[in-house]
Amino acid sequence: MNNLKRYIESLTDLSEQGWEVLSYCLTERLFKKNEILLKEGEICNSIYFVSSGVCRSFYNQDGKEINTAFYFENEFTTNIKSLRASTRSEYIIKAHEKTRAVVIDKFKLLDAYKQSHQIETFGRMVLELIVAKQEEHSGSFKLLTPMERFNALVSQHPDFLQRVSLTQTASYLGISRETLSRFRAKKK
Amino acid sequence: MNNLKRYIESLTDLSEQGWEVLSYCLTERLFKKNEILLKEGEICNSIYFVSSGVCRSFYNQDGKEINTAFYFENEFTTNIKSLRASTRSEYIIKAHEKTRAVVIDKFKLLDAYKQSHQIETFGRMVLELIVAKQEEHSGSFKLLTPMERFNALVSQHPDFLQRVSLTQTASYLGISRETLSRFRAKKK
DNA sequence: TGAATTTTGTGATTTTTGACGCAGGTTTGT
DNA sequence: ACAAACCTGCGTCAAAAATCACAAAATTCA
Repeated sequence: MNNLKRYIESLTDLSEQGWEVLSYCLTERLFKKNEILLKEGEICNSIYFVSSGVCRSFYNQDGKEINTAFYFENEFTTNIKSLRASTRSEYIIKAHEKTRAVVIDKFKLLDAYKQSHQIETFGRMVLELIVAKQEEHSGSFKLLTPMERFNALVSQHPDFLQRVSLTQTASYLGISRETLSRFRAKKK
Repeated sequence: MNNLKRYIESLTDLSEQGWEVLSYCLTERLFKKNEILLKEGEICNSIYFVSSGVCRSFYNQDGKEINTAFYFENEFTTNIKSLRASTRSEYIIKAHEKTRAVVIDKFKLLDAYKQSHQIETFGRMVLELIVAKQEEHSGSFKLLTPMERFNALVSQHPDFLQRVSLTQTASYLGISRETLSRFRAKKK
């Protein structure tokens, strides 16, 4: 919980009252490795803040899992599309390691928005962070070759490969496991 | 202007007062074909609502233009990263046809947020629309083959190819001009 | 309108990446 | 501790796409 509080404070002003109002929307939860935060087909009613651990979001394409993102400590994850329109989620969010997360309840949060301008600002900020992350990843597909994409990932996230297997990383980068293996071999 | 008002009303509640407050943030502008909305290196201080026409956003990679998105009627465009952090924009937004746009001033909007909860909700909504659009395009790179990507585009946006040249479309889809030309030939 | 520029179509060639199979190593769970 | 599942590396092969080259068509603009 304190993790989240500190994190918010580093980004935007939040008074004690603001925090108190926000607190009503929050629950802390522990997820075991491979436990599911959001099922496929489920309506997403929460935003998750990863306090510790890693989560993974992925599509299930007839048995094949295609990773769309990894969320490490101090990152927010949710399915915006499902969250805002109350539609069924097309993808899954799962704990990739044992994960501690703060669950932000959507309905309580919408109420809190009405009570506090600061919280509404916080809500916008979370969205902005999600957009920025996505924009970056999305851009990398057009601007960079697969190999450059891989290099960019390791230079920005040196611990990524320590925590995420080659196979999973390949799926995230949109290339085959073998191709990634070759890049890494060549690199040295 | 009325275009925007109707569009907002179709998505969220907006009282007459709310609209009045929002109006102070708005300016209508006409852009000639190829006129620039946001320069590279410039700090983005506006959100644009395209009333008519099309805009294109792209990176300039040593002379080569790489398209990241096209914005048609009733779509919002901006550079979120630059907008929120006041950093220099890494990409360019340009009118791809003669375009009529409503310019939403960032600073006035931030003020308006404080005055009206409805406007803050509107701000969140704009962000959500931008995320959803990006998420979709981004996902298409991992989930679909280039050819499927092309087919998805024409089925979702039948008029895309009428308004955007093959070369520009290819850059948007992240494939070479020649490959796209072949896909199209094969298709029908 | 007519020249210049940009866009498009197609063929030949090369490069890149994916698919498959298999063997050895590591991790997981009971 | 042991079996099962999973991950990794390496080879060959095939498929997909990029690149190059050039001609034809369309668009722009003075």
